[in-house]
Amino acid sequence: MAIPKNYEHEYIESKWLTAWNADMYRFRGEPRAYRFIIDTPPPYPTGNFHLGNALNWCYIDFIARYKRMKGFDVMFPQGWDCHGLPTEVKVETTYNVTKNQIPRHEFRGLCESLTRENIALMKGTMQRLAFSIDWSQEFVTMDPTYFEKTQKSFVRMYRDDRIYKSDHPVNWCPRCETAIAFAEVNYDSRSTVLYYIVFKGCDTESVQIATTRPELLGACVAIAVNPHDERHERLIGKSIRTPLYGEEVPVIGDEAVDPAFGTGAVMICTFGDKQDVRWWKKHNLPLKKVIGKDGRVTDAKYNGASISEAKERIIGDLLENKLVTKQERIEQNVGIHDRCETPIEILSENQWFVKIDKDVVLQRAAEIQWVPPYAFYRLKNWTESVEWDWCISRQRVFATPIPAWYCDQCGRVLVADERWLPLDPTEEAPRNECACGSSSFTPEYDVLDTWMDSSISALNVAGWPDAAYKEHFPTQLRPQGHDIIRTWAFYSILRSDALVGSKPWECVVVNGMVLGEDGQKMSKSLGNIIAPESVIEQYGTDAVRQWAAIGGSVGSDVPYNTKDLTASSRFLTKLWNVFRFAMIHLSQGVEPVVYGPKNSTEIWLIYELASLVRSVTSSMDHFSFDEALKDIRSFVWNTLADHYVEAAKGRLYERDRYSVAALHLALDTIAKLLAPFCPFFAEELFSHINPGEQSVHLQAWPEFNIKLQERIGAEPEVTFSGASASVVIAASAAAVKEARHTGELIKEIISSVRRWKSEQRIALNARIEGVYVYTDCDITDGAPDIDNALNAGITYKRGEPDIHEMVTEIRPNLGSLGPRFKSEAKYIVQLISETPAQEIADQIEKGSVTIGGIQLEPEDFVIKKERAIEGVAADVIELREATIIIKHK
RNA sequence: GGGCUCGUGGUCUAGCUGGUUAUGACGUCGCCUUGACAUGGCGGAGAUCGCCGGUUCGAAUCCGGCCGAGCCCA
Repeated sequence: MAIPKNYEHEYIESKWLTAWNADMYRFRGEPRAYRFIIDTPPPYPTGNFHLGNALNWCYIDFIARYKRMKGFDVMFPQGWDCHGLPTEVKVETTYNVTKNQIPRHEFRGLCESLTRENIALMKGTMQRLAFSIDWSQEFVTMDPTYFEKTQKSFVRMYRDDRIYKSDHPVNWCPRCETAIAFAEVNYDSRSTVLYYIVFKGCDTESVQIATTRPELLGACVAIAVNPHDERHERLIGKSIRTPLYGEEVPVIGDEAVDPAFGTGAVMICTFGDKQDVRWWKKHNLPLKKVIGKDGRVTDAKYNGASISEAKERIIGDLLENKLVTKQERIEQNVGIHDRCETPIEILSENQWFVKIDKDVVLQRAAEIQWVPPYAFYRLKNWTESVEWDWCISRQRVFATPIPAWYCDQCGRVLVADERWLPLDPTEEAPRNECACGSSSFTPEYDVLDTWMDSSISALNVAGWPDAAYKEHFPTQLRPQGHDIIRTWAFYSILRSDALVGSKPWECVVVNGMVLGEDGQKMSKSLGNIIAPESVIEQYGTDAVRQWAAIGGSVGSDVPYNTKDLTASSRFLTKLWNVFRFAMIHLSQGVEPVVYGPKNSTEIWLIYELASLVRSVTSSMDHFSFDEALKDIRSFVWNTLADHYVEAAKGRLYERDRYSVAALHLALDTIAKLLAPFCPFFAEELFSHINPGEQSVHLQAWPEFNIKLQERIGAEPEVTFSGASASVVIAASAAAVKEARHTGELIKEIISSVRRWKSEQRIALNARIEGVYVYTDCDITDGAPDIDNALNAGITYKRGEPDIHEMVTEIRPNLGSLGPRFKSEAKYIVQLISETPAQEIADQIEKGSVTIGGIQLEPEDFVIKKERAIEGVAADVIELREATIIIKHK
């Protein structure tokens, strides 16, 4: 078979995409198999599977493919977290309607079809990236089969008193006109004006307060000052009249007031910020609403004005009355809605809440292995800062309906029976009548927070609520980004505990973010977004996947960079060439062999290979994909290509079956180790070297069983026919040790003389004569390899060459002196430096050294010698166990 | 203000259970077509390991402080 000269990623990748069978990745659900279930993130179907997603999914796929090869029954499902505002907005702009202008189910239908289109787009990219997803396990949260589970979880948690409905301050987005949870609030530093306003006292003098939100004047319910603030302490307990409104409010003392900010006196409004809520609760203050759900003012004075209009008008009125004494521009962090960036308001509304028990969440979180560990601290930090329960009701349409109604007669809430689900209360009436006997109901129009859907993904993939889920729960792995620790991870742990009393996963692997080539966060506004498709087109999927693996340790941010992609495709080119070279020899057949003590070069290679397998396996077990891939690359490039192939080339051309088998074993192992990272290349390589075998992705992960047999000529127990990973060496352990040693020496001799040739500007294939190798190791078996690789006439000799030896330098060995002499080591080092090197060398020769009356051992010194040749001019290359002399012509 | 990362040649990075000359890659400079590979081979230059202090015979590594960058949260 003719193998193309260049590796054409486009051709090879598309070839295998068509050839592969989706069943390869099917979760078998075999009862006794070792299961490995992945709670894959269900992404939001934006229609664009970006590079950040790609990084996360590459990690998942490395793990999934590795675990499968290790013999696990892997479930790699894929879901889609459909519900949410961006789709609603997209539909509204596309069809030029608002969600309230058309019937709910019709609006929902438009959202659903847009979502399906987007899913198809993203799925295409994911398939092109060769993720070994089991698509038979796909789930779509907007489908009734899924949201039935969401509703069931709601009903059960309501029944267990973990969900309640009540009036409580909530974060409110006036643009989206919906409540949101704290997890959806971001903070942004914005420039604003701090106004100093005079409040007249009722029964005392006036006071100036400082506020950035004069529009909330009508909601002012108290003035707070720090009790230790001498300027204001006498006001505590007195009453103050609010300007313009003329309401009488008390002055209270509270430690939380910062005397250094503004005037040291603040107005407490219902509600300007989270701190107002704390004070409102602590001091039992009344509630005054001035902001409506649409973000417009509701009080009599400025009714209907937007917040900014109201602010302007109030300041105007205050200025007219000369009640504003100072205006100061300041930077302030304001809470904004993470989806639309509109500043949020805190309104008191009747909403549904999930109770948060911080201790339970933390306890469950501590049972989970977090990779890297910092992810746990982030969750802990977030959990400890939680102050309110989780608001789960949203005033939207495209979301899971809350299965509840309100009795028109008595006002009771009727939550659906589990058996009625799935349902939409706006379209269906309850099947029971109310406890009061009435059967006239008003449906709940509110819907659930989308995190209510996705926070049961682990339960869903395990099969919940069918009792069989227990077989699969907790799942083994949650892979996710660090940006959603406070949401997805937090909510999932909370819900899993509430619903089934268990942690959702054994291990969480957190990925970092993908940065642009400039090191900045990848974002549309910075214009540094890279589409995965364009990278795939240029470099191929296998290169993109290598970039993901090698870009950094799991959890650290990975910048997109062309350098890594170039290096990745270069590596594939190099391996392609090694493979092409190998096929010249392998295509003529690989015979099973039993190695004997004389196959030193092969034995050396086999042990190098075994050590590679060991380190790659350990790296994979620790999710150190960068380490694993680096080790594979360096083995291919250095050990295999530069050292082994160069040494064995001559024998390969002579069809030496030992070297052919070793080369085959090496490539077979490389194909398998590389399979999780470069599924296409590995498959192509594997298919050529093991014709007729099934896919590399169905092979067992290499495991080296090197069997030593004393009896020479014994038949190999297993051959190198692809599926096997056992190597038989007919030699004693001592002989094998000796052979490895010799193999290492052969490698060193070849590379050092090649280097010498290069330095002497002698063509590498030019014949050289007059090379003498002095060594006490028996390398006669390797001699032909060396002669051939170097094209040299070499004379091998035992013992030391007859040349003059001179000690040029003796240095103290601190590694040995330090522990023994502690603080005196310095003094001894001084002594050694003052003693002539030759004098110490002579003493070392005799076995013991005494300097300044102190007894030292030979190992206390590091000796550097140089050899000068008398008579014949020659170059000397010193190796650890050999000396090479090359006579000048 | 709190939490978490991280500061190592021009750039990115390994080492960080303390041991003399600090790893590799990219870039750069020089030399070389060798029966798979010039997307290759060989070599050179380039780092006071952010700063200060402490522990120690010895610190890139351990401890404290400072400075700087990033992320998360208030």
